[in-house]
Amino acid sequence: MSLQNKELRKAGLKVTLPRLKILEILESDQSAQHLSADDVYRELLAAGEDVGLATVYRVLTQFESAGLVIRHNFESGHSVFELSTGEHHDHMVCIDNGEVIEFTDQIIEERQRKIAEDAGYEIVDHALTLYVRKMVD
Amino acid sequence: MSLQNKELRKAGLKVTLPRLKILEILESDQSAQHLSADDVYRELLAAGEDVGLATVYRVLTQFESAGLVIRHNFESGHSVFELSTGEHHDHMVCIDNGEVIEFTDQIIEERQRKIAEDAGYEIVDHALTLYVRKMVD
DNA sequence: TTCTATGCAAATTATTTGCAGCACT
DNA sequence: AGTGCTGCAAATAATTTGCATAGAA
Repeated sequence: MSLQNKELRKAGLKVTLPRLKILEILESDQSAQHLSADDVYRELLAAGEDVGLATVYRVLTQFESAGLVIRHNFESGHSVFELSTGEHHDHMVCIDNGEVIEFTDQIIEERQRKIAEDAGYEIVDHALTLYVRKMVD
Repeated sequence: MSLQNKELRKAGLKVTLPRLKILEILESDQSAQHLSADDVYRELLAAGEDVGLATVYRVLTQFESAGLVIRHNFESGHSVFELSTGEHHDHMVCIDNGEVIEFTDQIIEERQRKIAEDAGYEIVDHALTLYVRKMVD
């Protein structure tokens, strides 16, 4: 039984071809690791698979509920998905080429907690995205 | 000549009723100060003004280009707008009641700059949003 | 009169849902 | 037979655009 197979079962999802394929695509995307539903859909078509875009959305949403993937809403008007590694991280998005770099910083994390606490709140989630450009000089 | 009047002219926009009204609505919203296009539209209707939703979007977009307002994309599926104060700040959004609290933290700002710099990038913009809940215990 | 601004409807884009058929138990 | 899963088309939701008209300079 493959690894993907286990992940799906663990998430309480029946192992089906669309789900396996979509999981594979998410896992194989080493570079940008942040794909839109349409990106995934096009990769499926390119691989000769016959799945509908609606199924891609359904599967990605199920994966999100299952905690397998994380959905981000960068300021681009559409969602992007990445495989959840379990470890939290923030993002740096290059506005020139769309490249996404992940990072975490303990000092920032700690400050956030303190700011919320001082205001009488506890943090449920947070999103920090830096929109950056390669330095020239 | 009113204050709004000046702001519009300074932005190179002709002073028209929809623009004035929309600016007023943004300014008068002391509490939440983060309105969606539809919120603004409904306030206009409630005030008896006859403007189309399309105009609201056009005006808000123009205001954004002019630097008068800032558009945010919290994870809600639609944009919200706030009057630009000139000073940068981040947001804490209460997931229970939607309340928005603004804050800034120099330590976080500085860390961000350093993280980007270390990676060879300069920050063009950034967005930090904490999704929080009121503490109980 | 010339150029900008606006309302309304139609078009787009991203995403979701209804439904009939197929697959697996 | 029953329940879950899928494709396709239709439905939504947010936002944008085309166009003919109304207004201001």
